Amino acid sequence: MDYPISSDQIFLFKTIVEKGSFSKAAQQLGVHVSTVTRQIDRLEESIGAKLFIRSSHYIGLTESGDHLYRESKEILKHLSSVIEDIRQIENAESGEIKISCLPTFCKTIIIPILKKVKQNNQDIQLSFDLTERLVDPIVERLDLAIRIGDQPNSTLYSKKLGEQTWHICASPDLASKHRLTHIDELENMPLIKKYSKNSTVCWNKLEERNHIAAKCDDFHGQLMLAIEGIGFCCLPNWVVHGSIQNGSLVHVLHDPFQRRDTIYALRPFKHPNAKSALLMDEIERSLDNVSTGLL
Amino acid sequence: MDYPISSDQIFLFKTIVEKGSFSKAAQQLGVHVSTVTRQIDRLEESIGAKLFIRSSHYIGLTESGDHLYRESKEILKHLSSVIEDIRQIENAESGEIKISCLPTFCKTIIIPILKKVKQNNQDIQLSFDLTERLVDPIVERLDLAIRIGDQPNSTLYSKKLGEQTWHICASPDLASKHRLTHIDELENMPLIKKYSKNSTVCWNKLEERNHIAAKCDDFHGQLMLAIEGIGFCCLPNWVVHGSIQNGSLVHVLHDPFQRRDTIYALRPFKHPNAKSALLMDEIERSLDNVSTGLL
DNA sequence: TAAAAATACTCCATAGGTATTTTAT
DNA sequence: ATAAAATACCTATGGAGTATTTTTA
Repeated sequence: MDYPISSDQIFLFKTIVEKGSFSKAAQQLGVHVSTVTRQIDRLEESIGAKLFIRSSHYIGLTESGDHLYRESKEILKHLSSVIEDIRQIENAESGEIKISCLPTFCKTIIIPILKKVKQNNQDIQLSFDLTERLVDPIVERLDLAIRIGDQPNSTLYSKKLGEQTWHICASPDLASKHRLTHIDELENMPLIKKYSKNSTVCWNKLEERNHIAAKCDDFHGQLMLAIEGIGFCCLPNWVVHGSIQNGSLVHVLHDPFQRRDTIYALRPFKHPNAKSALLMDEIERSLDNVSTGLL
Repeated sequence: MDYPISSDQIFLFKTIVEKGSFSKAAQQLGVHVSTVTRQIDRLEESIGAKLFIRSSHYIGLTESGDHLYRESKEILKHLSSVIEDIRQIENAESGEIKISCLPTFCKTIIIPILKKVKQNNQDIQLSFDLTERLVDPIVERLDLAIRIGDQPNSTLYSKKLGEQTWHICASPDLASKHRLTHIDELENMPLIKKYSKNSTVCWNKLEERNHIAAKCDDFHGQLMLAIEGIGFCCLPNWVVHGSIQNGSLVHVLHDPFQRRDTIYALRPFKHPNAKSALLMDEIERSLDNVSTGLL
């Protein structure tokens, strides 16, 4: 596996031409003169043409050498610009970030962040994959996948962004009408349930001995039902936080099961690129806000 | 001495992208899969960015990888076009040939050849260095230097193109007036001599006991004097040949000293490029004509 | 389980280092 | 005599080869 012309040799060649001597080029590049001679010999052999007319005191380019010199400048410029481009791409806090997360997480956490990030950097774009299924960031070529709860071992790298806790909430009207102080008092209260068979999320089977006011298979839908005063909801901290802040919902009781799940960002590489790192930082900060707001 | 990005690796990288798998690329290039993995690892490390998102069943390009792929096509195309260009230059029976020779040799041998060569190839150009001094083909970056007589050892490569012999000639008038058959009969004949102190060329001191009709420091000048009937000349075969052919000069006697000098073409490289080889062949053929015409 | 990629380990080619020779001014 | 380049020789690095392990479909 060797390409007939190596960039090392071209670089060496160019240096010789510009320094005007083998020994000066050797000095410049910190190699021995013998290395220079041999590399040029090999280059000449692999190209199949003499590049230098040389004696121990004169060095000149042949017609072929002259051509190679002119082109080598272009080639080396192209090569280093590619490296430079890639450095830019890796360090850019801009460009597209492909991310997978729950639809509600996107709407309640990431989109508000995006708005904030955009203020500092107009060039950042987010592409969302909002399917509920656990997509593979490698296959889908995603930068980040947000996951909640312990993750199966995989080759992905994960970073903890925050913790998910559960909270029983209601609209201000409903809450002030009943003024619950203990979990048992929830009996006969209207509850909003996640719509799926045998689902343990939200009420964790607690709802079985209660009145179900509404079912919805979407966290955001449940949130809206609760805000409308339809019933009590039991939803994650990051779902209810905003509504509690703006007063459309009040916190009634803490989670009777004390559930805590870690919220992870999974990424395909050990070293996230700059824009992914930026976004992860912002999500983390936002979730931290959520947690402290609901202590 | 290593340039941060090697053309081998770029080529391998491009092959992987186009084949869509490490193992297929390995097969295509006739290398082991382990080599592929390691080279890509090194490439990624030296560039400082992941290029592939890979698991054992999926391979995808990162943003950086995608950029490198697009550029690598250009770079490799550029590299191979440079090699192709150089092949062309080396094999071209066209372009410039820089040559050093005696002014008279240029005028009488090479220019007529050039006319002939030009008929087949319009693109060939000759640049002449007609100084009498023995220039160094290396320093002057010449393709060929024509030299007559044994050459001092040097790093140059030489090819015998023909032999120089000497011939006593005169204009048809003068020759028919005297009808010489032996060298001794030249006494008291008008001779044309080379104009330089103690010069042994031409008459080789034979002229010292003769009448000097004219002196000229240039072979071509001597030739013209002889054609004008001023006197007898003793000039090299390649100088007089053309004039004998067209009847403006007649051959009188062979060289009394039987001098024979080899005519060489010196070149800086063992392998002459195509156009130099072409020219050497033509000169050789021309000198062969000269010799057989004067047997 | 099968196929792809990564890894561990050995061995050898070869690149570079050192010293010497050649070449030319 | 000096300075540059080429060469010869040696050593050690780092490359490929082989075998094994890991990963995922």
